[in-house]
Amino acid sequence: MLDIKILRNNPEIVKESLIKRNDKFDLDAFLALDNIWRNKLSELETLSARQNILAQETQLLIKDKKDPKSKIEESKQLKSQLAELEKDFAQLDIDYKAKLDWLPNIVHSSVPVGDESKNELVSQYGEKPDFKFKAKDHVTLAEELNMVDFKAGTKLTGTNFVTYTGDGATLERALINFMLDLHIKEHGYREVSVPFLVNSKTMRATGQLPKLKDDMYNMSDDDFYLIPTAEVPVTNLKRDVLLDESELPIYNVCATPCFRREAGSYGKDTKGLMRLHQFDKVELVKFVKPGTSYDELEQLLENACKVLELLKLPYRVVALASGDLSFAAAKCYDIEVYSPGIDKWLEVSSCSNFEDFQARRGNIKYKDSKTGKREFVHTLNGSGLALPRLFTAILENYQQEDGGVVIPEVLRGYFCGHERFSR
RNA sequence: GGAGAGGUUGCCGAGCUCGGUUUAAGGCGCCGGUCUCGAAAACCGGUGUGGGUUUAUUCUCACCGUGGGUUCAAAUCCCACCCUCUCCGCCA
Repeated sequence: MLDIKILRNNPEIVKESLIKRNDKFDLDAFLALDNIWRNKLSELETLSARQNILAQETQLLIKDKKDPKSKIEESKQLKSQLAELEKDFAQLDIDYKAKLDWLPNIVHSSVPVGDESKNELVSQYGEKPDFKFKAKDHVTLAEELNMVDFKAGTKLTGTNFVTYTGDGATLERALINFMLDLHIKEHGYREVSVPFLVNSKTMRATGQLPKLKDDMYNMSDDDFYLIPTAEVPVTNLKRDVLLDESELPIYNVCATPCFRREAGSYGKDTKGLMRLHQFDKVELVKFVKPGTSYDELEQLLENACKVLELLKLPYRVVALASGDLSFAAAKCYDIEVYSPGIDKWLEVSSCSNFEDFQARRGNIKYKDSKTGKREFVHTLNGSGLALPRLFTAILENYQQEDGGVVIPEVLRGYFCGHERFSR
């Protein structure tokens, strides 16, 4: 949610941002609606004020043992008038708020303008492996090493669900623990463990609703949704909370499964582990003071990159162009790990600054000691990292000519010191 | 799932029986002041949130878990729902 005052006073800023995003939100129509909304509101409030006065006057007349009949008559008339007006306004208000819900965040000035093709390479780390043999893809490797049972997932649930088996299951768990430990011990994050089902109010605060409704699994009987990312429950931990300034910044880390319907993406990069309906992810979430959020974003990005550096995997960082930004983000970096078997850069993290967009929706504030006022915090999050593609990159980067896979050094502690996955 | 108790403006907490000087008491916290070398304590004063309006002062509306209802008037009465706690049942 944007500050409505920005829309009213500086609509050109919002318009420019919408153009950058290639978003078709009709701002002029909304501002016209806003005008109507405000007029109706003051009309309603004028009558309410009169009604309040009449009630007071009635009370005084009764107290003085005088006849309040004429006041009561006027009030009764006003009441029916008010009821009608209230009904109209309630409908208008619903439309108004619903429209506002569809307005995306303002693009930060540092974001490259354009569609996906304008994404900018920010940095690159490591070298692509130089194999003296033909590299296999992760599907082949995982099946040969009995680390993933692709068919079992399909049998149990449906397409694009997988089952990790043996060393595969252990590798998943090892990666989760490795990343959690890193962020907790080295980067100062506090771990939280949250529900995987959340209600619609929670989904709305972080911006998944209304826009991404069709991308989520919904338990219609209970107004519950399966979380598409830990960002949702973790950010909402502070929903409707007035934070103490001394608590900030708050850094949270959380490992959860993520559930995504991926509606409409069938056939697109769906081979193997590339696009699953359920996958695990370690998520970093920050609540910070407004002035610091862009420095915090850079740090968050570094924290996520550290995982790949310790795993000795080649990666690059891309600054997303305005047209590629998600609904709630003002700025976002993607981290892409290189995977030689399929010869692709795989997105394993998106690190975003939402500024006060989510904080407004979720009413997350702190009392600022300088201004003495309640201010919205800024929220940020980034994957640190998503599992399946990381799993993929490990198999494909660490594969050997004999079909085995060397276990990255930093993970060997989770495998009793073993150095390889082999057949 | 059943029974009982409860949800009040940052926090605690009164008010609900009997609807109307409650624009929600009081305390804590916070801000300012007196005192002090400084601080603490004490004392004095101020201090809810959100919306609309206004250059500003102002004025005004809404908010006592949520949504309805009764009434000239609802924190207070009625209905439904949500949540919390205690006990019982069931259960990993």
